[in-house]
Amino acid sequence: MPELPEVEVTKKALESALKKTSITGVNIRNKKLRWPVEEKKIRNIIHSDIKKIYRRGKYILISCENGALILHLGMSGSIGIFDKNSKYHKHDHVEFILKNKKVVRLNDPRRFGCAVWTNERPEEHKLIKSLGIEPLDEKALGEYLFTMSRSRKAAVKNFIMNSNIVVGVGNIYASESLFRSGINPIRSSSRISKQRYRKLGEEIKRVLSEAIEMGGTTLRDFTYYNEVRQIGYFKQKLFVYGRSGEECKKCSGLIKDRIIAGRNSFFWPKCQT
DNA sequence: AAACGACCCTGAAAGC
DNA sequence: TGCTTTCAGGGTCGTT
Repeated sequence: MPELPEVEVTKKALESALKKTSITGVNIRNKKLRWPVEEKKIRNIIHSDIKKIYRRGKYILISCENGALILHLGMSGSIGIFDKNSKYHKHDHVEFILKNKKVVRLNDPRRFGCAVWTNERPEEHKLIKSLGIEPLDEKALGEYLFTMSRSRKAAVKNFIMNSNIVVGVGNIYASESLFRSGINPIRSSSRISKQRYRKLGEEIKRVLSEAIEMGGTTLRDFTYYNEVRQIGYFKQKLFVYGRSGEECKKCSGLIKDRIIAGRNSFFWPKCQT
């Protein structure tokens, strides 16, 4: 569920929750996530000075004086902030107890997410170090994509979803940005002009920024903040994702879907060549 | 080096 | 209604 915008929104919530307070306890209720949650290591965060909370790709990094916590929401993860005594939800696996009597809970039904402690600089950690560029920080995203794509013949949709190339573009925003730039998702990434990549780069940035503004897309997932269910509204802005059989918003043709490299993909060939 | 499929897991939705 | 099947927003790993 969570792609870059959803993770960014989550990161901001976490940042405000941890501001002017500190973590006084850690509670691992289920350590079976993507990698075993190592409680002993994670307890390093207790009473530690939190220097910075930031996002790298779809990872949330909480960097402390003595190391860093690396969080990922996988396909179904969310983070909620609650009062200390509030009831657990099913699948609340990792809990941080705050000095201000609040708690931060990582909930993840499918358990594809992770909570990993590292003593290294987080940028050096193996989950982080080979990640590609941040699309929103890159001025010349299109030029970069063009250069990186020359030797690759996989479908352009897979190419932009490759987190070693560019981070944060998941299945929804890949389909959306390709529609917006008029590029057929099946087209080989090495056979697209620089000019078209410039357009694609701009549309990737635009769609991600707009989604962040609107609080993310949210299909089935949701997150909680102070007991209030937070929903993103970007779904209303989707041109193609999840709309197969419905009308194209540009030309009134019917949106198609097709599996590309194992992932469902949505597009309308007449508007995407 | 790059591309592909299998796999990790639960639950919502669709199918019967 | 209720049981079964299919599918889901991600990423890693092993194999071609």
